[in-house]
Amino acid sequence: QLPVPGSTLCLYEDGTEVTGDYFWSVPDDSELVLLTAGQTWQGYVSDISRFLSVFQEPHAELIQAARQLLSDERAPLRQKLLADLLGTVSENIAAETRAEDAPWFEGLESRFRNKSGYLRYSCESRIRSYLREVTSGASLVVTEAREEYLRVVGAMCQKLQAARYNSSYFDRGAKAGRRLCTPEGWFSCQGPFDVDDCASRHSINPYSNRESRVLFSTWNLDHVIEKKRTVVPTLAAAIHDAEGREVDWKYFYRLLFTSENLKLVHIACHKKTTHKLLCDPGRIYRAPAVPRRKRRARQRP
DNA sequence: CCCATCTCAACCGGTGCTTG
DNA sequence: CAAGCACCGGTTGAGATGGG
Repeated sequence: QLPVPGSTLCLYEDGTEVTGDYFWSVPDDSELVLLTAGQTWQGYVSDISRFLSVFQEPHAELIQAARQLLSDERAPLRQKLLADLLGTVSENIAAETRAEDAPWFEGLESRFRNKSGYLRYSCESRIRSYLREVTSGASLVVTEAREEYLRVVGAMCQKLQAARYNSSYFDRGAKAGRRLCTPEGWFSCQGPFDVDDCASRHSINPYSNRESRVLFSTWNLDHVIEKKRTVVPTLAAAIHDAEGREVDWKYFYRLLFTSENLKLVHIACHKKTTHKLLCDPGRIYRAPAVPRRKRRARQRP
């Protein structure tokens, strides 16, 4: 029923035109698309892109329709799909200030004026609470060593203040090496402490909408070598047993407060079991200064 | 007044020990 | 074997304090 001149046949999969010769070598059960003059087909990917574009450039009518459907919906699965769609279209990732995205700030104190500022604050509080726990570790050492313990904690505290409590980890505006997210604010789960990556590919953008912001607070900064079970007791013991050696507090600092030993994980990837990892015994004390000559002699025996 | 800092209370849930 | 409990892995939020 179609006009033969100008009509073409192509593969559904990738849009390759099927010419007379090629037709005979097309695999069995291939799906074909018949096009008339002026029509084009770029393959099934264009189909999916059209479908997905709904999420990226939603039309007002679509959102309205989804809201209407959701308000009457009783089936949990469809409720979730519709709610997820509405959540996605409510995202305003690019917006940064209260003026640009007021709903994002709902429930936050008025002093928070932009998203990065709030995220920095939330990271800072987490790190600060680690420091508090380290400080209270002073109770682990005997009274004679307590002063030295607090001196070491004091040194860490100064370094931490200089580093603004590593608040840049959550700040999408920070320099590349200092943040854990993309410049748009996407965080990816780094997977359980004993696994290299996240099998579920969890990701989140707390900058996108209020819901994501709230949900992000359930993500954890998980100490690979555990803070309370391992690092703090090891630090306390190191100070107690120093015998003149100098505790390498910067090593402990890295374990306690930096991404060298912290993994950002989705709550499902947060294993609360004992990690059974120990601090590196070779790094607890600073290597004693070795005279240059001796060092050279050791390199070339 | 705002900001940084600290303290306390509350919540979720896992581990491992004791006890009945 | 289950229940209870202390402790640990984390988080947030309210409120007090002190300084520029």
